[in-house]
Amino acid sequence: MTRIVIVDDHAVVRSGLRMLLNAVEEFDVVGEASEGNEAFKQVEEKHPDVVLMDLSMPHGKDGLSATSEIKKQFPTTHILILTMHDDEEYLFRGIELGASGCILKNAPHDELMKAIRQVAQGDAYLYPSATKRLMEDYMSKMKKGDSVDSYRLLTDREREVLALVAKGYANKDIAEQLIISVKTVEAHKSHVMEKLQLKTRPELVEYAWKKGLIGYSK
Amino acid sequence: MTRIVIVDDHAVVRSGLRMLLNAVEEFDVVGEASEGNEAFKQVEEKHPDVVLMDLSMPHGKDGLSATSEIKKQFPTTHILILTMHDDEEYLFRGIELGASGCILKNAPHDELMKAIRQVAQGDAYLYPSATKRLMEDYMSKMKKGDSVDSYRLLTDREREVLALVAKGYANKDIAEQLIISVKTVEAHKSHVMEKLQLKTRPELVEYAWKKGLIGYSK
DNA sequence: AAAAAAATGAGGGAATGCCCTAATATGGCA
DNA sequence: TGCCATATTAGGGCATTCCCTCATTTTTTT
Repeated sequence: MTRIVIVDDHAVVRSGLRMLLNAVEEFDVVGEASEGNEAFKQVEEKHPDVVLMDLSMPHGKDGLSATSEIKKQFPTTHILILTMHDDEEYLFRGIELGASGCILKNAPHDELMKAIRQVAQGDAYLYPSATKRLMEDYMSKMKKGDSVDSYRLLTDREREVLALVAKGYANKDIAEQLIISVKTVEAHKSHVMEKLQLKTRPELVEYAWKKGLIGYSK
Repeated sequence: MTRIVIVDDHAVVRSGLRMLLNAVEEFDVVGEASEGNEAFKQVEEKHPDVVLMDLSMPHGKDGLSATSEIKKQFPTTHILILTMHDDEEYLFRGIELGASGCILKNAPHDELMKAIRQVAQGDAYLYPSATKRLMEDYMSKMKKGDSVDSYRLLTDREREVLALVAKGYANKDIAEQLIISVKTVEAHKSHVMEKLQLKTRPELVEYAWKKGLIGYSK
């Protein structure tokens, strides 16, 4: 019997998953949470085998932090990330923080079951397109002789600047917020563009959004 | 027996709703669709009483267009919009296009059931906070002596410009895309700012995102 | 310790954005 | 029909911002 806790901010998604999984004998949904703090409490109480974790939760603690804290406190709990889009950036950060895998929310049911079984056994799971990308990326890095662990292409500072750029702030405003000079902001920005091989502002914005760097909660 | 078609791009949400609703005798989920075109086909074939429609569907036809077309062809079909956030802009457009109501995806189950029953009977349904906002807005409009039908604050052109601004395009690029002069773009932009009482670019970006004017699919 | 990468910043020319003004269409309403 | 409000279009001029090249200090990696 695989004991499962579901973490997602949408009640519909939670009950959908609950019913879906409880219909299978081997699965037992023992708890739900709508945000990170609640998620931690649930894990503390229920000691599940697997946590299905959505990353984008506007209210309360976000999924990445929750993942990190749960793994720190309960290293044997396997966390499967639920994601809407197939974005590497988010994915790799999640895996760094200790998640066992990642599956798309719109994956077929049997694929979801398979993923849960896999992570419950302590294996990793990645949805097919991510696996493919991972391999391509790995190979291209190897060819170039780069070190493989440089997935987190951007530095924290660069990510910070990029997020603000994508939100529409002028370089001047970004400089003020980060308490650095405009020139430095410009430098970070151009480094980002160089690294990502992007040439225009809209491309930056799109990248930032797709990778989940933003997140207007409301 | 209320016959229902579910339209949402996430398989998990679809099966969640299906199981949830089929557990109640009076409801019968007769079809599902992951995007607008498929939704129309389902309505054509199944002639449901109610369509649960998600608006944000990255692939295929979007929810607003689908709502409009379904209501045009099958005026007796009641459409209940499923939304993630409580954003007026989207909501009011949906209602203009013929939707009978709108409910948040994370609403409690019994609230969802209630909403479906209500729209199935031909009544309107709005989630409480929207109703509240609607009334406040209505009253403030009345006080100012404005005509009440001025919800669609922005014109199509303005919305178009705003979306591109939020995506990070320079006015020059927007001008090229829309085949108008830079000056015109600037005018639209400043009109938008005036209407929305926004003063900075980041505020514009945030507004555009929250109201769902954007939507990077991927 | 040496080398690479990250973070910070400057100067100057080109590009962009913003404010004020305004012509032409469009649509409802008296 | 004629008028008023709004939408869409656009020019001129000035301030700001952005981008490119180059340079220094700090941190990380080897």
